[in-house]
Amino acid sequence: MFRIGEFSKIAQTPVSQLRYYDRIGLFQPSHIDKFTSYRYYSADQLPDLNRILALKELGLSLDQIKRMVLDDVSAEEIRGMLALRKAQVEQTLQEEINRLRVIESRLKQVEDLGHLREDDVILKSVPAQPFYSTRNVLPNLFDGVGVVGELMQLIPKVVGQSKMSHLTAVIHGDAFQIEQADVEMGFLLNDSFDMPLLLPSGNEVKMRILPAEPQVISAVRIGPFENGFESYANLGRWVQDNGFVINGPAREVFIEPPGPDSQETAVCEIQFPVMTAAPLLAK
Amino acid sequence: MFRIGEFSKIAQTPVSQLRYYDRIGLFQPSHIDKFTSYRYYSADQLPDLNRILALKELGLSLDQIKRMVLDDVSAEEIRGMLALRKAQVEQTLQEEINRLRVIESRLKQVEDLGHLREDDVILKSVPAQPFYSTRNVLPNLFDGVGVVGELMQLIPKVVGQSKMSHLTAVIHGDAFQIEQADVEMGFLLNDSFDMPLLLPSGNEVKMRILPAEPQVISAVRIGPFENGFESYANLGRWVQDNGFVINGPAREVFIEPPGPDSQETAVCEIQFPVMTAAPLLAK
DNA sequence: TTGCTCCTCACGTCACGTGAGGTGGC
DNA sequence: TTGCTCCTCACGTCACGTGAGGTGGC
Repeated sequence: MFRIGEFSKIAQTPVSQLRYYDRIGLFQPSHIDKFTSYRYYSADQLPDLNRILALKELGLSLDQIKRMVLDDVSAEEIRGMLALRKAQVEQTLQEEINRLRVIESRLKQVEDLGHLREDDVILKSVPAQPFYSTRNVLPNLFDGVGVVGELMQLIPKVVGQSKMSHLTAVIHGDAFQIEQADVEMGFLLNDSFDMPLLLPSGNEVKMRILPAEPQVISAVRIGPFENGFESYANLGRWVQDNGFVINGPAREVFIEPPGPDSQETAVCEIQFPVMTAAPLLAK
Repeated sequence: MFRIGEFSKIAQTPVSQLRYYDRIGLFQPSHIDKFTSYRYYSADQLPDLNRILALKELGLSLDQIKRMVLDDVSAEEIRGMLALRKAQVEQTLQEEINRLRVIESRLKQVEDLGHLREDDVILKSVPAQPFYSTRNVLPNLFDGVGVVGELMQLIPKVVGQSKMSHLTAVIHGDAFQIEQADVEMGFLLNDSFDMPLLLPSGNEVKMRILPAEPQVISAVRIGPFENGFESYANLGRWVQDNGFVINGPAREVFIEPPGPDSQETAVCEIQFPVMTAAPLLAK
């Protein structure tokens, strides 16, 4: 019989860990002195502990391990737990590989520029949402301003403020093209609103469901339209550096719409749907 | 200005997380109502939050992020943090790849056998330790018993109980060979003891330092010598399955030495130094 | 007035590590 | 007797999530 200190040396396991396993009932000393409460472990308990440590190495939780070593669970159930765990490990592996790529590109940035670029590109997902909009090919992007004015004036009256979410543009053509731009403008809605609306300019506003996107990259532009060029450049670079490809039309969501005579306070989120360029984990 | 709920939707960030970031001073609302304590966020705070989320994606701690966004740290320091983080990610990547291998081999076990084999092989490290021992080529392994008896009788008298650790054998020849085995037997010591000792059988006991091994695989055998065959088989299989190679002579450490006339209660840890067979992470 | 949103504690999570304050064993 | 080992709480960790109990705003 060994006292906890010696057993801890033999098993290469911290004393605090042995005490903890005792407390949660995962692995208990073969004998406890009634008067001193000293824990005594026997040598033949070592395989039991090693079994626990081996399962822990796989990344199973102590609760799962407790089930596996104390209850007698079926082979089928063990298979299930391992299969689940395998899937988890595969996923974190993917994530870590990705993370490594991003860190490397950031490191390169710091080494080249002497600081981190202010790009703030993040990856997120967006849900499907009703979009009450009109689509046009604009000779010049700046021609959109008039339409936006009409939309901001009229739509609240027909739809009602409470149903409305953000002013949004979907850029169907090449996002970097300024002339003859194919742009869909309107409002995201919190709720369906099926009635079409004819604008004074002759454009028709209709509802459709803007599909969900599981992966979009997002950057924020503050101020007038021209400030967006840098954001676009950053997004493009991010896509390159991190092994993604663009996978659908860009969206511009106005968190803070431009004022009637000033664009300075406008805040706009630029989103590009993306997908991973290639399987990241070789088989 | 947005209340916390709406800002949380825009930023795709849980309310509880925003409150938490406020509390730890990482990201605070641009205005807090004096009377209601309502938090108000402005649209142009979004890039700040996104920057924080982007750094979090790299796996940096909130403390590190706080330093990077609030204090102005030098490029050199940022480079250091990223380089450190890169090393960490590379390491966990290695570990996960390993883990995946082990899980897969365990899954296969369950599918083939209908249960987990009782192998309990674990990977650990052992420190360097003085070894007071005698080395012989034994015509038959069982001839070792006599020498062990002498060692157990005489060494405590010369060295003193307090300095002694476990009875141990190092198997220099092929571990699976029973005849003409080249075996070194003796006691691990807690402290140096340089004086040689001559046994009645004519063998000389001397001290040397048994080197540290950063990676050994370990299995435990209970009972007599013959029970060890299964442990050896398990160790061999483990080495195969998990992409290691054996890297030095096996050690048998007696946690519980065999009794004078019974081997049933003996508990022995079998250790094989190993190294990874090939670089696991392709560049 | 009702329902919605917000607030502040306080506690739980997971697997221990780290004292503080006290006792047993040689 | 001294120093070593052990004991039991209790609290901290990290980044939040989850109520409980209460209030503000339309």
